[in-house]
Amino acid sequence: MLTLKQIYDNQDRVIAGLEKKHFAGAREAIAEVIALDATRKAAQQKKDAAAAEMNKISKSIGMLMAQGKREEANAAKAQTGSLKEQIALFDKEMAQAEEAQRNLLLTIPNVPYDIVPEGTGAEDNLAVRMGNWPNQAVLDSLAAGKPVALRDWPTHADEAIAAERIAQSEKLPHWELAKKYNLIDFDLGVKISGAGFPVYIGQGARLQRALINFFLAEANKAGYTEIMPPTVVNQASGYGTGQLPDKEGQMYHCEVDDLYLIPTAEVPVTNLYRDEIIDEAQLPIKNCAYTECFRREAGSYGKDVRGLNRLHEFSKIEIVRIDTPEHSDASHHEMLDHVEGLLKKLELPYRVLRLCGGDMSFTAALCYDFEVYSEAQHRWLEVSSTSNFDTYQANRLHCRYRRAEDKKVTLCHTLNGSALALPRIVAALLENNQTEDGIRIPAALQPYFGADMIK
RNA sequence: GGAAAGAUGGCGGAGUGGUCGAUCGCGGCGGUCUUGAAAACCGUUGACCUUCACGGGUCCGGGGGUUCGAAUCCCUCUCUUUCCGCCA
Repeated sequence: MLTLKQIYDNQDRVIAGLEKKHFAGAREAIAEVIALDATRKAAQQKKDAAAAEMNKISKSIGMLMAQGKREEANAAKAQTGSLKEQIALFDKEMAQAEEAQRNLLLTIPNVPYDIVPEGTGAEDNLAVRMGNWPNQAVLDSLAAGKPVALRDWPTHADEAIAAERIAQSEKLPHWELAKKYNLIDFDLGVKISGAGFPVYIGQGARLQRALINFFLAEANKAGYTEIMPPTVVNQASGYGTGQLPDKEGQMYHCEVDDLYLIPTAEVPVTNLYRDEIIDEAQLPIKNCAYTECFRREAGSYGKDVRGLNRLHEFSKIEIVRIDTPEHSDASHHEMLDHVEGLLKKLELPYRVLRLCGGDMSFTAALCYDFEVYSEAQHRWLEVSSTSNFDTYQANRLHCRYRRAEDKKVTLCHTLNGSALALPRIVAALLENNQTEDGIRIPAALQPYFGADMIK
């Protein structure tokens, strides 16, 4: 959530930012936050004054008792009744204003950075980089330093490239390839769990393990500490990273013990630092974790959920950083380079999008999505979302650091990104690398997979 | 699942109704000494809210209660540890 300081220091910018995110009623909401703060302060000042008076009297009673002046002590006691009532009254006023303010702040999204493009949806996202894909019009524009809005993306060029690379007649979507090579059994998953829980078999299972090991090894090389957290978390952790209360219905909930299955490793790995004050010398903290991720995906349907496109359980390697405000942007770029490096090594066609205000998540200040092109589905699939949350998440988490310079306690910045989520990577690998002889495994992955082809 | 004990500042650990936000040790920071470091010695060292400031208020796992006054007493919840049971 936003800090009051952010709001007071830069009211107009905050409102403009919220409007960029298409948050309705931004101006009114901010005015309300400030009004509630004034109410709270007034109540607190009255309460504090009454409490100070009460403390004084109580202390004097203590001293009178010690001196054996019982009657004077009793006289002092008589004064306390109305003070007590006042304190209770002001305290209630204060607590109410505070709670109302907090509830309101929880509904206000993060303020996007200046470089976030204007826009309402996917069409307005800006492609800022791409690779392994000879879509010349886009490449030329990017080379000239001009990002391409998705609404201007030359889709026909993508299809032409895909058609050229694999003869149309042979091109199979990954769900058919999975069957052809006996890699994944979706029906068995339905039998033992339900739709969206695939069973990986043989070479399919080995490919999963190879990717997990590859992604973890690359993260380790880049200086991330490997964490293996619990995949089930308590309510406080859900609130800490913002999945609760907003996305209550999207998480699997074990009601008997009131625990939640994690939708991403971001939740446990970031909550490691909940209620902590970190020494600046420790920053940036760079952690990575492989976990299974669980998402109910209520309301999804159609081609979006076909095959591996959208699952209830999937594997993901997440990178998480805790950093200073001064360095968080540099950290973000390092993360983006890392993710891009993975896609280069996997030889997958990719593009990097800077999300527009309307398409960003509630909590992000700046977010880049990575998409890979699926040559059989003729569409781009999101495989990573790499965001800087500024202080928004840290404020909720109470994650702070002690500045080396002046020992002041200040909110950290938090960042995270997928590096990477497996299912759509697998989908693209299978579809894009299909040949007459089998499915080609990219060179970087071969040591982990132990073969150069799936046959 | 049964029984018992416990939860205090970065850590360890005192404190059972009245100047206790909390003795002390470790750690951290500053200094003396030293060419430098270590050791020793001296000093200092929580967070949050509020105030231009002085100051004031809150916090001893969470919530509630008793009392003029609660870290300390009562209720309740959560968690941890130990023993028994079960068990990969």
